[in-house]
Amino acid sequence: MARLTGDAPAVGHAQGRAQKSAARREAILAAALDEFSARGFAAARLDDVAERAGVAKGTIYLHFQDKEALFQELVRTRLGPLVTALEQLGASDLPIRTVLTGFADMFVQEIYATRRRDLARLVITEGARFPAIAEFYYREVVERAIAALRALVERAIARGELRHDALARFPQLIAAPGVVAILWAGLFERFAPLDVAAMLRAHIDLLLSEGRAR
Amino acid sequence: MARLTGDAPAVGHAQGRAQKSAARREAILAAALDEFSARGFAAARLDDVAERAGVAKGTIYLHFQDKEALFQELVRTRLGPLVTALEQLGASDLPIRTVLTGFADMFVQEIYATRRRDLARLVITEGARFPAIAEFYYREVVERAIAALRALVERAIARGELRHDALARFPQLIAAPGVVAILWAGLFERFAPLDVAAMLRAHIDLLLSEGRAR
Amino acid sequence: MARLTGDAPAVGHAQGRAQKSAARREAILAAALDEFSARGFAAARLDDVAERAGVAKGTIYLHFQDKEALFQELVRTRLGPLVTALEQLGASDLPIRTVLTGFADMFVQEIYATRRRDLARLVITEGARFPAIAEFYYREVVERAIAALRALVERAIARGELRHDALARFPQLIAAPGVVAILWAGLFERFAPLDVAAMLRAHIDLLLSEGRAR
Amino acid sequence: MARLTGDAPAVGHAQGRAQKSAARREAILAAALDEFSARGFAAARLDDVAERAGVAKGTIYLHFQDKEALFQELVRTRLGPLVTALEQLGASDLPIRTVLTGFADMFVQEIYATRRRDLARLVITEGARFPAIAEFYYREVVERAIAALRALVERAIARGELRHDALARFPQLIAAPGVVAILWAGLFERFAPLDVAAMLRAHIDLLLSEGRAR
DNA sequence: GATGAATGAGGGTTCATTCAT
DNA sequence: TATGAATGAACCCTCATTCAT
Repeated sequence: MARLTGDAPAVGHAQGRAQKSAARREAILAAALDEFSARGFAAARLDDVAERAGVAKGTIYLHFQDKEALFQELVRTRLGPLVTALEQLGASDLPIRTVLTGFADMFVQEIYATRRRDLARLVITEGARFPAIAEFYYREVVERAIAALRALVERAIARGELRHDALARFPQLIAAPGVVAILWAGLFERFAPLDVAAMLRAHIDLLLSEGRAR
Repeated sequence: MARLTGDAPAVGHAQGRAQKSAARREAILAAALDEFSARGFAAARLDDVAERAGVAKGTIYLHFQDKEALFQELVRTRLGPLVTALEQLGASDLPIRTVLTGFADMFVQEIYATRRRDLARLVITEGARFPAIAEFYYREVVERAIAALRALVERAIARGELRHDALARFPQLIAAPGVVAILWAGLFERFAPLDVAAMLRAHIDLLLSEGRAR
Repeated sequence: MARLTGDAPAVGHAQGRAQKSAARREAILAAALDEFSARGFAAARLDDVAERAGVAKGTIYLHFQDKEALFQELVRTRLGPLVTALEQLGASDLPIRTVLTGFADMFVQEIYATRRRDLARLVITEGARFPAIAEFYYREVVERAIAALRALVERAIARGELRHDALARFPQLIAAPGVVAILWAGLFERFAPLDVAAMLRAHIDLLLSEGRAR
Repeated sequence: MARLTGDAPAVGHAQGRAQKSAARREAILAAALDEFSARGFAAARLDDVAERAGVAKGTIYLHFQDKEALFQELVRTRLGPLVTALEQLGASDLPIRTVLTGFADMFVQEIYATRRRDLARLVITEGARFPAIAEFYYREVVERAIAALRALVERAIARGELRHDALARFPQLIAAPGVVAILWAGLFERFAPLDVAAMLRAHIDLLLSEGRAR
């Protein structure tokens, strides 16, 4: 069964069966993300997913083996593509400040401002209970992201843009504010909104400038 | 497995009713932390909590109104005390590097190496579904921690220990690696262990030294 | 596994529509027998029947009204023909021992060693839940078989081949070991294989010879 | 948990918890036999079992692991005890006609006229799908019954009560009419009632007297 | 006719909560 | 106060049947 048709399905009553099927599959994934985000994986009800997607309950099982497979597929199809973009950006020869600023912009626009933010939070909050998801996410996202960041940092050090190797040893320190931003949105936004773009800029400044007075 | 009974009442045949009751309450809380950590709030079963605590299922309801109240009480009694220590440390007049290093040590020893790490992860992973818990945590932990960190940073700026105000505007940047450490342990430890103490030291170095070459 | 297609239409590209349709119908019946035998009527899935028959699920409904009608048709088309042969054998004037031995041979070769054994077991095991099937089976098989056996026994008594009328009053006693053989195969074969042909010969000996010493 | 209390539970409002629990367990077993007999194992609904037993659906799961375990327990507790009686009868030194007549009476009174008839039919009709049940039934009932019958027949031969060894080689031939009687009741009773006691007497006559004229 | 995606009622099982003992 | 058997609502998943293509 072709899942990613590539060609955008024709819109309207002229859709073929394959297009309709793919559209339903997408609707189910979108609805599942909504429900999983709102209630958590365990508490989300497939009844609600089906209703939100506008399909019957049984239809979900035509596209996904079970509830867990639905979650996995969500992660796989939504988060996989991201890393490629990140790797390309990281492979460039631009100054590190430019690259990090690009990362921050991409994070804000492609993750933080989109449904991917909820999905990322889901991975963070549910991943421990789903070894397959944690592993996929580690192999496909985290590991590659860390490698790309490390290479970037090492190039910057070689060029003299950075003085010490803390970021090369722990590239997690570069990404940590992104993680915090995602969690903050879900937990504390209503108490204290966070200007994420500004925080990331401040973070880049910190990483790249002298933090201590003479 | 050693149960974290906190200040558990002395065990023995000489306990009064009140002591016994308090001990049971503590046992239930400890068992609940185990089960919630292992399976998540929704999937944890009170049957298992009761068995682990060595009490009957009904006994849980003598001490806590329902499953959610049990979770709230866990957060309230276990995380509240921490912040006081943090505030005291933050209020000192020591050099900021000394204070941050103290924070890091305290984090590693009092949180990361203890059951509180699991509890903190629970708050992070389940908080969005429990507004009361998110609010308690924000008011009692996050807000106070942020205020303490901000005061600390501002004193450091005033003293000339820090050059710019990024950390004063976003004290989250100081704590972000701690959050990442807690999550990493649950998600990716088996793929790539993380030397948390080293990462926190590296982070402090970054925050406090010149990051960029001349 | 050889599908019992009975008088299946010739296979080949020259088949007309009618032949193809009849072939599909036969394939469905054969597949249904496989699945019903293996899992029982209630637990058998039409999905599996369709797959085994090499047709789409919907096609089953072009040939049979519903799952139950499929079962009925199976019994009707597969077991009906048998009795005619049995009646002919029973109507002969040969000595009763010859006729009973003929029955036994026919049972072993035409039922016990074929798919009809499974079908007979299905009737026995599922018949109680399908009044229409029980009735068809009674009218078309059991009643006629009993009548034929009774006539046979009465002729034998009239000729002096048999002394008392037990078998005339209860022809079931003649057939009982056949029933046991069919059930034994499904239930206990793996614990204790049964030599059915030998058992039937022994049974005929018992029925026709002196059982008690003087 | 003690299941077979031995002591008959006190009747009335003074029953203890254990008695009440045992009574519920029995009620569930009785209700399950009703429903399984009426609809077959697969089609029987635990909802109906619970309602018939006067308990909530969940209560079934306090006493039995799942639907299949309920069926197994039914067979185990209801059919196990029977064989002991049969073995004792078979071990006697009475004339074989007396013993077989005793078997027939016991069969009619203790099985055919009771709920055990339905249970026996269930084993016959569902056993093939439940290997554990078929095995239990073979080991605990069939194997022992066959051994007892064979010993009985061999004693009769040694004493000169029987002339040939057909029944020693295939003791199934002794029991076959009982199997047929059980099945007939479920399948054809409404078309042609069967006088089972008379049939069994006729069968014994056949086995023990001369079947063929001089 | 043939297909197979879609439907949705139905049922086994779980588990938070209650309450008689 | 403590127990744990009982409850019953809730939910995942299956599968006979339908129908647009």
